[in-house]
Amino acid sequence: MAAHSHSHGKATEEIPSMLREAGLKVTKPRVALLQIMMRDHGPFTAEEMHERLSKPKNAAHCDLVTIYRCLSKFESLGLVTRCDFGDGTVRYEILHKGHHHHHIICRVCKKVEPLPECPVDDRSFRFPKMGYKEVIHRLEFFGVCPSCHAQETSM
Amino acid sequence: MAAHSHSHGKATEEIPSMLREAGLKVTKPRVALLQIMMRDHGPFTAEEMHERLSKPKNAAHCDLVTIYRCLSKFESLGLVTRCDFGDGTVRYEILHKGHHHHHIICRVCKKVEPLPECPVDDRSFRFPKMGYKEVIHRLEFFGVCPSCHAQETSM
DNA sequence: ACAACAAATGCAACTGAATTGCAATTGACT
DNA sequence: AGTCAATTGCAATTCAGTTGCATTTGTTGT
Repeated sequence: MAAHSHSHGKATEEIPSMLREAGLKVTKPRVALLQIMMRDHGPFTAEEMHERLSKPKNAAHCDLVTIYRCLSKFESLGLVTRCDFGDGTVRYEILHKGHHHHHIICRVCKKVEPLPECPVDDRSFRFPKMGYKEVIHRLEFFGVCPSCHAQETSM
Repeated sequence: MAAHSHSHGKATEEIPSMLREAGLKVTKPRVALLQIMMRDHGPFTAEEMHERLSKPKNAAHCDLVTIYRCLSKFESLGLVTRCDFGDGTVRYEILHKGHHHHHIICRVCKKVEPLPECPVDDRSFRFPKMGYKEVIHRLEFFGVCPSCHAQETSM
């Protein structure tokens, strides 16, 4: 019991204070959403998180609308980041400050993996010359992951 | 008249043969769509192209559904490429074979400019190590363009 | 602990881009 | 010209996401 409450102890303190620092009320849905994203990485769609919170036992169940509203608030406050893989639905991921990264998505099984480094430098790449300011970028890779590739060639 | 028909001569031959080579019937909407994208670059949304084709004089007016269908067919045949800037609507652009490029979008006025070079190499960037095959990428930049930036600072 | 008030939530209705079913039309071959 | 598959138009539908509004809940001051 002590070990169990300890393993959650950090999280149960960390998430509420994250919310308070951001100037948000500490509510069950918000804590639950941040917990999902912090524990299981993601990125996740609003639907996916809603499904998780709708599983039988889950006391943090809430309306899908609430999830949309929480996530867009989180995003505007810099707690999470929006990932758009061009499949018609947006995903969200915890934003660790200063840690900018991209993803590779398997075209076959849709698995998403983070990439350890970013190959693009917003400062140097032509933009001073073109006169653009405050440049950021979005970058995603799409490919066929090792296990899907193995299956394809064996057929 | 000779000069005029010359300036269009190439296009009126080029587009139908493009379609025939792709195995598509040559229809008014298809020719008109390719014409828009070839002449005015874009990228354009289906709505934007529909508006253009709906202007009074235009004989090539067609239903918006037709535009969606044409564009997705064009895309699957490699005639055009889909651009997703994450604003909830997809844009299309003529795909000049082997010419891969990206865009920078002004956050303020939404202007889209092509970038002359691509800073990402799908072959070298980590993927051999990770075991992914057939890797491609999508990359967009967002910033504040020179003229919007000038207006912001003067206020 | 309690009152008060803004913030957050749930539900229902709505929006906007894109898709689908189906009947009518049209382009490409003979 | 005649045939047939491909294409188009129209209406209805889907799906992600948003909005309005009444109700509930968390926080703050007493």
